[in-house]
Amino acid sequence: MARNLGLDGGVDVADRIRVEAAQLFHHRGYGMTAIRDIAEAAGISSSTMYHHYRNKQDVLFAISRQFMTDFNNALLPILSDSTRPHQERLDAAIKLHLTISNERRTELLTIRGNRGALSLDQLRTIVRLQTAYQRAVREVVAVIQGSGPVDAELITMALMDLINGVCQWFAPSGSLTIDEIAERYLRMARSLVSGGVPPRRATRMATPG
Amino acid sequence: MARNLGLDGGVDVADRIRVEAAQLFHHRGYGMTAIRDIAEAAGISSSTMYHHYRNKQDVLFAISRQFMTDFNNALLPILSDSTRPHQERLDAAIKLHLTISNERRTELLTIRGNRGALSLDQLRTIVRLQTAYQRAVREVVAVIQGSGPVDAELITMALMDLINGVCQWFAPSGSLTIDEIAERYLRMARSLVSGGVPPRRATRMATPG
DNA sequence: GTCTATACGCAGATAGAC
DNA sequence: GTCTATCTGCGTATAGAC
Repeated sequence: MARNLGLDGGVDVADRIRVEAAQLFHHRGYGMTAIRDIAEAAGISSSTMYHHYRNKQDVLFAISRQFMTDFNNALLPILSDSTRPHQERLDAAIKLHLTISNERRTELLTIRGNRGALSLDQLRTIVRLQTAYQRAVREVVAVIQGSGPVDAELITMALMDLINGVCQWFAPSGSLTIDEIAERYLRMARSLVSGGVPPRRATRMATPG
Repeated sequence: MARNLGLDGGVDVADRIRVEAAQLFHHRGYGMTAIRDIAEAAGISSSTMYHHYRNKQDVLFAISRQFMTDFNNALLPILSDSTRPHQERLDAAIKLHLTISNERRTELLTIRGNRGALSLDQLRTIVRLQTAYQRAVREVVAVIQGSGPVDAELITMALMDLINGVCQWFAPSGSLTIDEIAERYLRMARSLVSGGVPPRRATRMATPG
């Protein structure tokens, strides 16, 4: 209840530090961002930062864990929702994955670009979260195209790369909105999943009609 | 002829600096790599570095430009080789793209991860080189699936993301070699290109037989 | 919880001998 | 072209008042 819900966006100091740090880490890189820069951007003195985070590395870790946790909380339920067919789950996941990546682009790119600045322990935590998501995707992919584990793994990686790529080049000023891109990517993802499996037999025979 | 072609790998000092710097930039990030670290890794004193490069940023730029130039020199001729059908050109380009990305993984990841540390002028140069490649790919893609420029653009971006993703997770110790992965990725790339175009009409009718 | 002041090392970069 | 020595500022982090 001590949260400031005023014009600054309704965030407390620790939140504001994370938001500003993510911006700076993303644009300048972790190593080229000084704690003083973060403090200034957050409107506090540099020493105040140390009352909210142990050090600069801890800020990066907080940004990373926060995003990954939010992401998994949103996506894992969709992928394991046994009331829906698998293709529908995957479609919904891809759509939401693209949406979140776009909405929280700065955080995501910060994490991706500055992984190497985390301690091994911190990195393990982040990787664990990411692995949980990829495993969930892989299970759905495996059911959809019914291939062996190696192919499902490879196709999942390909799918992740495809989807994760978008937020690296997407510009709202471009000729397509994020929703239009999502629509086309859903189609590409489907053909990628069906095209990734070795042609033992014609796959399209599986759904007659 | 002043080049040392001995056991150190046949490289002169400037080359060695680039190689070692790429390693360090990749693993620690540009901002967290000290010039003294690079010098030590290259077996020289830190001040000697300044006789070969203007400053740290210049080293990063040299790494980036060298790679991009080599890459384009290898790939542009393939994509514009009018003696071969377009699908064959694209297949060959994808294959070589994957091979080079694997062979020169460190440099590539260094460039990708530390773009933000370049000056605007330097960045422009690198982006120009990258754009030249993407334009060449897009032209081939456009011919193959005969769609409008917007779709060709989007499919090209998807294709780039797909292929570029591999070197981020590929580990030689994994269950597939880079060639086995390339084989499967060629197949995925083909279905991605054909699946990316909106279903105005059945695309497969274009090549009867 | 926030500030001012400050410790202290390490960074990039240069001077000048050989 | 390479070195040793050095300058100077900026980096992280802490002390201690309010």
